[in-house]
Amino acid sequence: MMRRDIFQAIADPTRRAIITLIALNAMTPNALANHFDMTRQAVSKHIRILTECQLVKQEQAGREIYYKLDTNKMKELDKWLEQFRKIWESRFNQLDHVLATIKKQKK
Amino acid sequence: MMRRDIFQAIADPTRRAIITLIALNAMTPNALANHFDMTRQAVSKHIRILTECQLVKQEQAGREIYYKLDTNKMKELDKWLEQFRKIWESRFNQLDHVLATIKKQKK
DNA sequence: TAAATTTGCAACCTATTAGTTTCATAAAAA
DNA sequence: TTTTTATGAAACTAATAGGTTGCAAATTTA
Repeated sequence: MMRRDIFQAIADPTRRAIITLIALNAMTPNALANHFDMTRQAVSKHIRILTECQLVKQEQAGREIYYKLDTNKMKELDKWLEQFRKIWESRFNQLDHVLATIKKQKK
Repeated sequence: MMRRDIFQAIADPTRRAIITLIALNAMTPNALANHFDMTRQAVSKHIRILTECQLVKQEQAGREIYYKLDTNKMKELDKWLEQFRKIWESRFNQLDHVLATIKKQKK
C-alpha cells in the first residue's frame, strides 16, 4: 500500500473538514458521514488515510469506533512551516524598519 | 483550468523541495531542474502550479525568469494550523498541570 | 544574420485518487 | 434467535496528477 504523509493527507478538503470536526470531540464514521455529501464508505476511506499517517487515534466502544485527532502529528506540519516563518518574520521586520525610516525622514 | 489551493500545492514532495530552494534566493527553471531527476518541463509544470496558487512570484530578466517564494501565501497555512496549535498547547498545559499536581503530592 | 539558449505550452501516457456499489462480520436490540 | 445497526474491505470507474516528448517563440551570442 502507498506510504502516506501528512502533506498528502491534508491536501483533500474533505479530510481537512474531518480533521476539524474530530479535533475537539471524537466521532464515529456514521456521525462524520452525516456532515458530507458522500457515502459513509467514502468517509471511511478518508479516515483510513488519516489513520495510515497517524493523524487520528481510535477508541472502540462496542460496535462503534470513535475517531479523534492526534495533534502530535500536526506538529510535523508546524515544524516544516518553521523555516518559512523565520523568513516572513524577518521580512516584516525589514518592512517595519523601512516604515520607521520613512517616518523619521518626514519629521 | 483547475483551481488550486496551497494544500494541494505542498502535497507533492518535488514542489516542497522547490519551495525550499527558492525561499531565500530566486532561481530560474533551468537552475531548479538541475536539482531533480526529471525533465525541465516537468519542473516547469510544478512551478506553474505554485504560480497558480500564488506561492511564487517571478521576475523576468531578458530571456530568463527568476522565481521566488511569496511567503504571504504560506501564512494561510499557518493560519489554518492556528486552530490546532491552540489544542496541542492546551494539552501540554494540562500535562504540565498534572505533573505539577504529582510533584505536589510527593512532597 | 544564423545559431544557440531559455522558456512555456500542447499532446500524450500511466498511475493514483476519490468516489461508487456490493458484501461480510460483529455487536446490539427486538 | 432473528433482525437491525455499525463498520471495514473489495471490486469497479471516472477524473486527475505527474511524468514524457515535441514544438514554437523570444532573447542572446557568434
